[in-house]
Amino acid sequence: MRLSTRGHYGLKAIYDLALHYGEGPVPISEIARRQMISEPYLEQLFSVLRKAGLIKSVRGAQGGYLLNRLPEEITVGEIVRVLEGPIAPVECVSENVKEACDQADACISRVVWAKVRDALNKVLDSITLKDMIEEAKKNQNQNLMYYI
Amino acid sequence: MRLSTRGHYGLKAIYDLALHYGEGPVPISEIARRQMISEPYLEQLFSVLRKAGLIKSVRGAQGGYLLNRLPEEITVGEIVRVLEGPIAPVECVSENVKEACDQADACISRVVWAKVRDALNKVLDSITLKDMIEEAKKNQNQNLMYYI
DNA sequence: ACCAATTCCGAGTAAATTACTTTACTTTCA
DNA sequence: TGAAAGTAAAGTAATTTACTCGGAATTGGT
Repeated sequence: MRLSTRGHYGLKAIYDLALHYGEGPVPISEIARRQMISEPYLEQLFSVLRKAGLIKSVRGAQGGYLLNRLPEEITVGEIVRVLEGPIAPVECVSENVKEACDQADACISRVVWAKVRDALNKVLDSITLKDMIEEAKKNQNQNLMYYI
Repeated sequence: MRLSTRGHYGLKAIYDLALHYGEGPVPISEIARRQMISEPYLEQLFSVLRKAGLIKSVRGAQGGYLLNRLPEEITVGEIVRVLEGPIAPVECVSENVKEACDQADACISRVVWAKVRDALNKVLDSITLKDMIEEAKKNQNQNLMYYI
């Protein structure tokens, strides 16, 4: 029940973009360095995120990537779905698989996986990049208190 | 964000055992046939489930496997955790990984994955084998209505 | 006592997936 | 015009998955 590095790195990277929202294009090399991700690998991920419309790119020198929407308009669920495919613990409850499985009698387990899928989608879709930024600020304040 | 076949097959097989609760030991060959799972592969899974105390075995002729507890005392969460390891979308929020990750600044994503983990555990632990049996009965009644 | 049905155990393996790297472009700013 | 960037497609090593295989141990029935 693990995410691959695609969703893991992808969220970190796009969150980094959200932190620099409004500051113009951020080159992949910077994000890769800050988030400790292989630069050419991150290129691949950003290519997918760009095609999905979550981020946009500026080519050439002084270019880079930017969020294509406000941080409060991008959810973790969207990012994960774009990079990892539809969220489904087993294939037969995936949104893009329409045909029922041929073992109807055994498929009470399908109901279980559908519940898991729904719970997963619900929590992932409830968190936006803005939420994450605010959470980070809150934690930062807590840390400051330790130094007073 | 997929389960491996271990959790998928494991739940089907142990649910099959729950359906035959109170009828004496059920041989692996029967379950494998009914649930369309490779018999030697299922042996492996049952070995793990037995060592975890969820099921017990009777060796020799007329032997087989049985639930080691009442169907209402076994949750889907336990089965999945035993077969797939601790439920955690990324390693750093796994219950058995204690050390914090070394990129403290970037780890706001950790909060996200911890929320996902908790949501997942909550839904999986809320469903027992008995719940599944009752759900199946309910669905069967619905099907009967179509034939009236 | 023996045989067949069963679990138990460890090792082996082919295919798929993952997490990259590599190479070769194209675009744009200064 | 050259360096800094994104774009694209192919290649690859390591890991994981989903098994298979062989055989030993156990037990009920005849």
